[in-house]
Amino acid sequence: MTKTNSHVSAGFTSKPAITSLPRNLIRNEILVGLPRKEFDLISPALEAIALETRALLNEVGESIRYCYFPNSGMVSILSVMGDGKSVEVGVTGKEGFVGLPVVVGLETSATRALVQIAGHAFRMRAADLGKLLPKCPQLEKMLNRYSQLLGLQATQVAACNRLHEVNQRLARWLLMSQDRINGDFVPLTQEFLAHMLGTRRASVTVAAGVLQKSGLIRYTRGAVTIASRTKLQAAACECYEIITQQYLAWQKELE
Amino acid sequence: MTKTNSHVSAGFTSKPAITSLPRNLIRNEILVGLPRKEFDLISPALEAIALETRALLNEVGESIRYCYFPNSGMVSILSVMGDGKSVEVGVTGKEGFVGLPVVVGLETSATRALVQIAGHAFRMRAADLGKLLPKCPQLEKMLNRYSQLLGLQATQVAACNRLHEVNQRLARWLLMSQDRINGDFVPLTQEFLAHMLGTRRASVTVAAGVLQKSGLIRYTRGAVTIASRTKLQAAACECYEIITQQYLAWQKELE
DNA sequence: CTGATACTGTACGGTAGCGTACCATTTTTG
DNA sequence: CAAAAATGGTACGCTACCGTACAGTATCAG
Repeated sequence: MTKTNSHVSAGFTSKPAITSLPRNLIRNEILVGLPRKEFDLISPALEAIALETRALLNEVGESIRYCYFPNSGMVSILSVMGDGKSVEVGVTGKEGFVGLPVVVGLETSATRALVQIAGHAFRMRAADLGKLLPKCPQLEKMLNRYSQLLGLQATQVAACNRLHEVNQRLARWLLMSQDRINGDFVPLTQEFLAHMLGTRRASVTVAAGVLQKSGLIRYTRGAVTIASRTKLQAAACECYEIITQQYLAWQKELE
Repeated sequence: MTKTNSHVSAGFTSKPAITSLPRNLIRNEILVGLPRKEFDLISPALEAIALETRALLNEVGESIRYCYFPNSGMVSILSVMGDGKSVEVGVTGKEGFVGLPVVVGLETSATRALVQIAGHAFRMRAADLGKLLPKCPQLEKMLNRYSQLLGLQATQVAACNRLHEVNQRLARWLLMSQDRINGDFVPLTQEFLAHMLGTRRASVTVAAGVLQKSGLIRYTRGAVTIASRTKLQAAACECYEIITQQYLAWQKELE
């Protein structure tokens, strides 16, 4: 497993790689679902890029320069308060897209988008997307539909945050991560998990300890390994199931 | 002030009234913002209707028969758990629309939409909207944009539910209600407030007591009166401000 | 190798809110 | 009018979680 350098720097230090896009390397489900015509229209504007751990793709109140179609990895969408406290309200990966406001003609991000698990993506200048969308009705439709899916995720998380306790939410979170990575190795510190769950680091330590003692997970410094997915599902709240079902329905809709 | 019969029945007992639509009576901001062409296209499919307190406009998992453009009143969007517990994740009124999944071609509602404060709306068969949307690009655009606005609201509420306490959330909720009604009279029982805030009725009683003692609100059986809006704003969390700003930005976008 | 840094374990008092229950009062129903 | 239902006030023990602090261990940089 590759080690991820934890750049504390929030800036985006990319090594843009390929510029020609062999279509069979694309995993992003929105791009994959596009009709050839539209794909050919947008592909010149796409740029392959590495999503490095903790890279900040969008920041609250800042204008959106790039939109992202993740190919792998996981991106957290966070709501941020004035005192700096943040809570994850949704995650996205190869099923989705980062930069939704651009789709409806807005420039500014109201949320923070943060790479939690490294991967790859195709990015596009926001301005380019704005120009291309009128010519790509299918893309626009898929993005709007995805927007609703992510909204539903936020909806479920809102209720979950109110009604369920840390252990359950941690279990849910780990399951959602595993769905977006290969294998069972989630490279994240408890500190960052705490930020995602909107709780103290100490609470995560305890919750993780409980899950470990019951044999659902194992963990070392900076990484959790999922030992038993089925048991973990039993420990999670129903929200995992609900969000997953919504995601599956969406996938089905992509024909 | 008119008394609202509290129909326990969830069914929709409408007395559909006008069918011709004098445009100057329309308050719904999406309808108002439509170009004449599109308005003329959709208006034959619209039907004026009363939104009665506690009418259930959409239910989780059920197919959406009608979409609503509220003209007045307030509709809560709720996330519902398996055990019946529910939490409000957003509210809408004359600024919005109920039935968003239809806009992206989905039939089923993933949330519950419940009239909290009586009012009026224009409704349209979901099937009709599906047929009309391709001919009404501006309408589609506005609905998609509104979808994102509501998503952002859910996002903020998700964080709020995690980070802020009942008193603050109650204050926020009352402010958001007042923005959607005329006057300062919010006709709701503590029991229902508790359902909205995802908490116990007893917690609401205490919180409301605190707000009343400080002179921010007054209340009697089944109704809260806002005594000092400014003080109430001070008592609410920043989430009210944030959601309001997002809403104002959206309004501005409507040109 | 060494010191510095990052990460985890744990503990302590404090508290907001839970589940529940019971009573008082107002409103509705028959 | 009497009975039933809805609504609000309050209290009790209980628990999950908070804020904070400190110490132990793994990892990294020089």
